[in-house]
Amino acid sequence: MLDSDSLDTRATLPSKQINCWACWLRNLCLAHEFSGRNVDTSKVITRNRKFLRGTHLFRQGDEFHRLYTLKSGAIKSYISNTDGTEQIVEFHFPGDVIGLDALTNQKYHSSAIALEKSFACAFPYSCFKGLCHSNPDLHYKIETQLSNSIQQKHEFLMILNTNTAEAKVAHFLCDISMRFSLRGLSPSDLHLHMSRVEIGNYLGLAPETVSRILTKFERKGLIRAKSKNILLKDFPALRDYSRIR
Amino acid sequence: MLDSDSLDTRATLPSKQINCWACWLRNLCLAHEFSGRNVDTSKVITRNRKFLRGTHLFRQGDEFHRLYTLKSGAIKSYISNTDGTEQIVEFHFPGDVIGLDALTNQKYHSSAIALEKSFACAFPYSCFKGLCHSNPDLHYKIETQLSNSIQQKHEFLMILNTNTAEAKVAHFLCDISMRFSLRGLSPSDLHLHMSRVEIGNYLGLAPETVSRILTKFERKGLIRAKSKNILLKDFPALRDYSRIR
DNA sequence: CGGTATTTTGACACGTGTCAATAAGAGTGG
DNA sequence: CCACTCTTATTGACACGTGTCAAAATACCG
Repeated sequence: MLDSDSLDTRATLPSKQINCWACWLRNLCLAHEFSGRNVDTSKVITRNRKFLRGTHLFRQGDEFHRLYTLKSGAIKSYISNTDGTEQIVEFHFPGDVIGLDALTNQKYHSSAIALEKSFACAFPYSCFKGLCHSNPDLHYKIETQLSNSIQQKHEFLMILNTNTAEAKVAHFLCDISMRFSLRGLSPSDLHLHMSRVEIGNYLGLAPETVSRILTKFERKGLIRAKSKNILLKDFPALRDYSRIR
Repeated sequence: MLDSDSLDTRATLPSKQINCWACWLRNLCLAHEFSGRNVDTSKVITRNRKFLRGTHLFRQGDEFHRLYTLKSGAIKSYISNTDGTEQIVEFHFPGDVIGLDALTNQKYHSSAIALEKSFACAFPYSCFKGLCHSNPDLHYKIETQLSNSIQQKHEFLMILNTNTAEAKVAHFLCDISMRFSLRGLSPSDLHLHMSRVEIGNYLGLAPETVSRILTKFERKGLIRAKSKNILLKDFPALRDYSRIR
């Protein structure tokens, strides 16, 4: 993984002992809310726990205790059927809060697994709940995130239901690009952490179709794809392919 | 609408002046939370506002003030593109809270329109917020609903991505059936309030495909379909077609 | 009852899935 | 560092499901 190294340097925190105030993700992070509120954060937050590629943060059905904020790396969330069918429901990048779909029950509703070496801060939901009691505004942070997540899923539904495979892939690339951009990573030089199979699963396409479309985009000069590294050469054109304005 | 009348009788409240305590939906309803909390509910809740078929509760982009609890009838929520493409994101039945995807911003994220004559109770989100301040547990009701909604969308995503048109339609019927059942309506004698076009839009299918599949199911003896009234004759078989267990 | 909208049915085309073969890449051990 | 193996990605050929277009039938509604 040559190119992922350079990304890692930017996405990984300089030190594991860094506190929330110095964390570059503090604006996105819920864990950060513990700081400066008379809470011994060291007892509440497990900072920068390491997850190697292929290890689970949690599994669907596990007891729900903790929420996670991803600090570096990439995570995929997926749900499984009783017959073993899996559906990827989200790719997470640094700053994302993971586990919010479990608030309903005592159990996690989805599984979360690291797509590459990742670091995440974990904090018990119960502690956060307690914190909310004395700081009611904190609830809105969660409610906003949840509501926002629903909005995104609505838009994703539109893309899946109304667009061709080409548009789906184009949208996927644009979406990743924008999310990377928001995190201070290059919006055009993408290191995709997921396989073609996973992209296909997420978009409801056969992996062969994903592959074919990527080569088609490359032939048209829209991208330059060498395995998981994808260079967006013509973002506007891609944006045109994905029909959301 | 012959058959819808019988449904209406069951789904409509006996009187518009009924208070929350007597409302048959009080267990599902968020508005009900105002009762017995030193709030003059009559000032906060607009009870049983009537929406004729084709009228909007609110439109995407409108100022977000109110949440709605549907008392009777049926509502569809949809989002629109700038190019006019619409995507139905939810069908609502009595007991559903409508508008929760707008918590993020000052504006509604989706539009809600009545599929038939419907009654809904409306209450300002700001009042609910205020109520939450003195009753922090109330937040969990909202958070639970939001989290639950995300779970449902995840499962829906799986159905759309992994299943054939037949399975999608079968799932749709089973889903409606179960939701009706939870509301005390017949789980086998469905009055669908939405058109084939709308079902197709929701499921990502052409209306012709929906129609063809319904007649196919009818030929196989699984259902009996006369326009919007659908009788489920073999629920287990339908459940088998939709591949979620 | 007539006029309009919706639904159904048919014929056909095309996009995407499936299957299979090849190529490229990643991981491992000597 | 190279050879070997296993996984993942690409490419091609083909089939099939579903969309599209058009026409007929039915339902809806004043």
